[in-house]
Parts: sequence; structure tokens; C-alpha cells
Amino acid sequence: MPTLKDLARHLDLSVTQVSRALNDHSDVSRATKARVREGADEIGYRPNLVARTLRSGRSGIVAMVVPGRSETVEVELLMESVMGLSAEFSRRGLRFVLHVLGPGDDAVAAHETLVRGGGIDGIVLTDPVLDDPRIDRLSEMGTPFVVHGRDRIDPDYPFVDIDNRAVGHALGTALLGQGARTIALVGGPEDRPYTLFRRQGLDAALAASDARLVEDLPGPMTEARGLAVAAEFAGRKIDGVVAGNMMLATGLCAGLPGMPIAAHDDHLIAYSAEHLTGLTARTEAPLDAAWAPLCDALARAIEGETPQVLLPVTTHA
Amino acid sequence: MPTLKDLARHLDLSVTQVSRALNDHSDVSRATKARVREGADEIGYRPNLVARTLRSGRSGIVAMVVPGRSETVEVELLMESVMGLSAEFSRRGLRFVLHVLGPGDDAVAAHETLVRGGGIDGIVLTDPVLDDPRIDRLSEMGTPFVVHGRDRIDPDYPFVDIDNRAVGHALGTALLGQGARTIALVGGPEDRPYTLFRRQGLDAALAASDARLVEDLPGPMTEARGLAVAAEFAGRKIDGVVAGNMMLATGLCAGLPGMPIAAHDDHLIAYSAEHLTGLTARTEAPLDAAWAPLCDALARAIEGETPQVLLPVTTHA
DNA sequence: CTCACCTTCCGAAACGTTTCGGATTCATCC
DNA sequence: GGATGAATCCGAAACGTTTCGGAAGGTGAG
Repeated sequence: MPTLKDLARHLDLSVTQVSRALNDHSDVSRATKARVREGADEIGYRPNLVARTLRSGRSGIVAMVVPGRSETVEVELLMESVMGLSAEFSRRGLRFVLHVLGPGDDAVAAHETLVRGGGIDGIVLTDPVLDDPRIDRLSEMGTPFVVHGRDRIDPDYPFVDIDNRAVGHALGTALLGQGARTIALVGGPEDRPYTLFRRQGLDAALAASDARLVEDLPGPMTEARGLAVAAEFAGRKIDGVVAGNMMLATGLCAGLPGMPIAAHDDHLIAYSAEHLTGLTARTEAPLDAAWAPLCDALARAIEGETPQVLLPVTTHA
Repeated sequence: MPTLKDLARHLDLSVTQVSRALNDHSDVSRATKARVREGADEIGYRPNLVARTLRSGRSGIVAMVVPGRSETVEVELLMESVMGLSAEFSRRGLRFVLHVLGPGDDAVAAHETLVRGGGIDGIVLTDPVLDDPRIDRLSEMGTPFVVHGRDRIDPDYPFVDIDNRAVGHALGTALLGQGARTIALVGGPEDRPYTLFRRQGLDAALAASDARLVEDLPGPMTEARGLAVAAEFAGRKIDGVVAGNMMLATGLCAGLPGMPIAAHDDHLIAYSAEHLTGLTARTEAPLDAAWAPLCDALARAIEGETPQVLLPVTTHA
């Protein structure tokens, strides 16, 4: 367990200079920096995060609270978020604390405990609902945090999101271009902001046309529900469907062959667009493009800024 | 946020004595202890656990390193482990750090960085391979850890596991009892100890009979592979199959109707035994029964003990 | 009175890092 | 030749806690 002091002695330098070299400060020569880094590898030096924290007030620990297993949760989505974020934080030398809620646990209380305990620099909040109480509480406590998504269209907190109104608009426009005039929306959970925003975008697209939205069905985004809804739609006068995501679309495509179907693609590993032949239009915003921006945003939030990032969405008609 | 020094000044005592009072040491008078505790409440003193950690070496943080996405990994299994363990640690007031490896990252190096960084009390190691280098390194470094599984039959480190030889034996015996004499084994990955141990158990069961093991196919445990192997087996003289887990069994049952099939059931959420009609025998050891024992074992390992726990397996013939 | 002993206290060092304030060199410029 | 400034470097303090080694005071025994 070599320390900075050991490394300094080994290189015949001062502890100060070694520290500054490793942290890439300006007043260390190129040569010295290289020598220090080399020496560090050589003796296997690893910085002690605890000491760093004590001195700098930053722990290098970020946390995320997620619900445990339950029916209302998209496990695939949750899993991808956890894995992707953890990998990205790890890559940056930050530690990622994962707090999984037990059945009946309250998310707000869990956040409070975590923050009160100290030593947590920032928090990632995912899958917000409309007027999410976690966001309010976290703001109140002054803990730096970043939201993946947002609970209103124009928030004052740091977030990383896509433009879901644009998504709804693009999907609607694409269906219109394909001749659809009697359109159904099979959306996501009703309390999710993206469900609302996409509907607003779709409404806007249809408002400028002679098409009508004849169904608006929020609900869980699973393949099974897609199939069920498809069965319900069979024989009805519907000539275009907008689906919330690829899981829904998979069920819908299977149950409604020939029907124009537009959906948003998050690039969930288990549901890629490739083996989905019925799809006639889609918007695309890979989930895993969000992890790096989220980490950046959290870092900036910790610095006291209020980053608000909109990730790009591409449309394939 | 008041510190120990503030509290000491406020009470007109030394920092030493205040610290000892709060930690209930023996050489502080009752009266002083009471006074200190009162004063602490009064000015709202909260110990800084970072500093405490730096000095005392206990952080209340445990960690786990898991591979990122890759073909060789059973994602379902991994995710259940992460969620289950995190929930259990959270419940106990411990913090659970999840480190997901990036592509090309080395697990051993990641553990080293994590441990060397300091502030980590213990580590959970899952899915060991035979002669797992992580185990060696962790032992070498002296970090407390507990393995879910084990990389040899009689290890000297803390672990929580089931008796996989017994599993193999039970599955084989069950098939024998159902009249099978020409048996095939469709096991898990070749480098996994449980694959080996189960084969040993199966061998032992068959050795005491007139039956023969005509196939021994280690490999990934997926439903797709189950189906593929089933196709290969069709028409061959095989009258009993032992499958590594429920995912394999699902594929095998679908591809070999009427064939006696025995498998081990981990109670993976996505693959329950209920909707698997072809199965003629199974052993059962719910994965989620392991989390609490694992946490206990890690706690004891941190205390310097070497807990070795065998979880119960039930057999349904 | 002396000695030993117990109780209660405290100063100072230690953990490993970052950073403030200065120090040293060396070239450059008037 | 002395002043200026840039480029490098370093000592020492600081972060908040625990703990080692002792010290002061009191008590009781011899």
C-alpha cells in the first residue's frame, strides 16, 4: 500500500510536487509529470480516496436510488441505466453507490438517509414522474443532483433528456406522410412526463392535418401489452399506430401485420429495431448515449452549475 | 457543521476526551459522558465519517465488481444478484458500491484500484471461475471478501454456496428412477466450478448404476442453446437429459417433448418452473435466499472470521 | 511520608491527501 | 548588473478523527 510519501521518496521529489504532477497542475514540468506517472505505475501507487475526500471535501462518491422488483417498473430499462451509469462513473474514478429499495420503502426517505450520512457528492435521479417529490426534497436539501428526464417542460434543476415533444411530433408526421389519417397512440405509463410530452407533440402534428387521434392508451410498455392492444385494434378503423417504445412496438407489429407503426427506439439491448420488420417509422435516441452526458452534468452540478442538456434524436421515416 | 473541536471548545474539554466520551471509552467519567452527549445534541454535532474512516479504517462501504455487457454473461443472473445484494446491504445501513467494468477492463485491476483507494470494508465476489485470479489477489491483499460460489471444493476463504455435487447427484438419481439409462448432460460454462461439481455428482450417481453418460456438453445457459441442442439430440438414442438451469431446460423441453428432463432451478424471475411442463425432476435453491447469508458472511469476514455457508437444496423428483 | 494504584484527563502524533505561500533557478530586458 | 517574470519546485499547514503515551490528582496501604 504505497502512499504519496513513498512515491515521493522513490522519485526523490517532494510530496507536494508529486501530488501536483498526478493531478496535472500547471506548475510541474512535462518531464516530471511523465516521470511521476511512470513511477506511480512502477510501485503500484493508488490514491487514497478517503484522504483526498477529507482534504477536499469531495468524496468521489455518487449515488442512485432505484426501486426494487415490481410490476410497474421496466426492468430492462432500469438495468441498462444502472449498468451504463455505473460503468461510466467507474471509468472516471468515481464510486457509484447503488441503493435498491426494499418492498414498501420510500424513495424520498432513502435519499434523505443517504445524504444525511455524509460523504456523498451527488445523486442521479432517473425515471421521474410528473411533479416528482424526490426532486423537490433533493433541491430543498441542497444536494447536487441531476435528473435523467425531467418532471416539467422547463425545470430549474440540472437534467439530461431528449425533446419528447419533438419525438411525438416526428412520429406523427411520419405516419401522416405514409397516408395514415385515423391514428392510435399506445403510450407509456400515464404518470411519466415523456408520455405526456410525446402526446403533446403528436397532437401538434395532427392538429395541422385532417387526421384524428382515435385512441390514446397510456400503460406499461411491454411486448405483452403490445400484443393485447393489437388484438383489441384488429378490425377497427385504424390506419396508423404510434407506440411508446420498441417493446410495445414488437407486440403491436406481431399482432397487426401490414399496419403502419411508428415508435421511438431507445436501443434497448433486448429489443433492437433490426428484427422488427413491421415498423414503418421510428425516432432514435440511444439510451447509452446518455451516460457520459449524465456524468458530466452531475460533475457540473456538484460544481454548483445547473447544466441542462438535450440529447439529439434522429428520425427515420 | 460543527466539528469535534467546536464541541470540545463549547464544553471546555479536550478533543481527545470528547472523542472518547462519544465512543464510550472506559476512562471517561459518567458525568462527562452525559455532558458531552448533551452538548453534542445541543450544537447538532454529526461525526464526519470520512475523517473517522481515514483514521479508523471502517467505512461501512462494501463493493462488488461486475462485468459489463458481454456474450459470456448471464445478464438475468447478474442483475438479480446486484439488485438482491444491494437491497440487502441497504437494508442494513451499509453502502453498496457497484463497479461495472468497461469493455477490455480487467477485473483484478479494478478490484485493486477499488481496495487501494481505501474506504472499502469488504467485497462480494460472484460467479467465480475455476482457480479464480480475483480470489487469489484479494486474499493476497488481505481485503475481507466473501465469494458467492467457490472455485474449489474445499477453499480456505469465506463463501456462500450450495452443494453442487449433491445437485448433480440428485438430478442423476431422479432420472435413473424414471428409467433413463442413456443420459446426456447439457451443462453450464466449462470454466465454472458448479458445472464441474455437478458433473462429478452426476458421474457418481451413474457409476452406481447400469446407465451411461453419452453426452457432456458444457456451454452458455440460454434458452436458445437449449433449443439448438435439442434439435441435435432429436432421433438419437437418448432417454434422459440433465440441464444446467431453467433457461436451458426451457429450450430443451420445447425441443424434446416427452423426453425426461431434469434441471436445477435458481428461481430466476424470468424463468420460473411453473410454466415448464416437460420437466420431470428438479432441484431447487432460490437465488434470493442467498443475499442475507452473503451479507452476514461478509460482516463476519470483516470481523476477521472465515464463514463458510452451505445453503439448502430441495429435490423434486 | 512514601509508594503504588486507580480514575480522569490531555497533548500531540498519525491517517494520506491538497494547497497556500513562498523559494529557487534561469533567461530576458533595459 | 540589477530588475522582471516565468517555470519549477518545496515546506508546512490543514481537513476531522482516533489513539498512544503520559500526567495530574486522589486514595489507601505500608
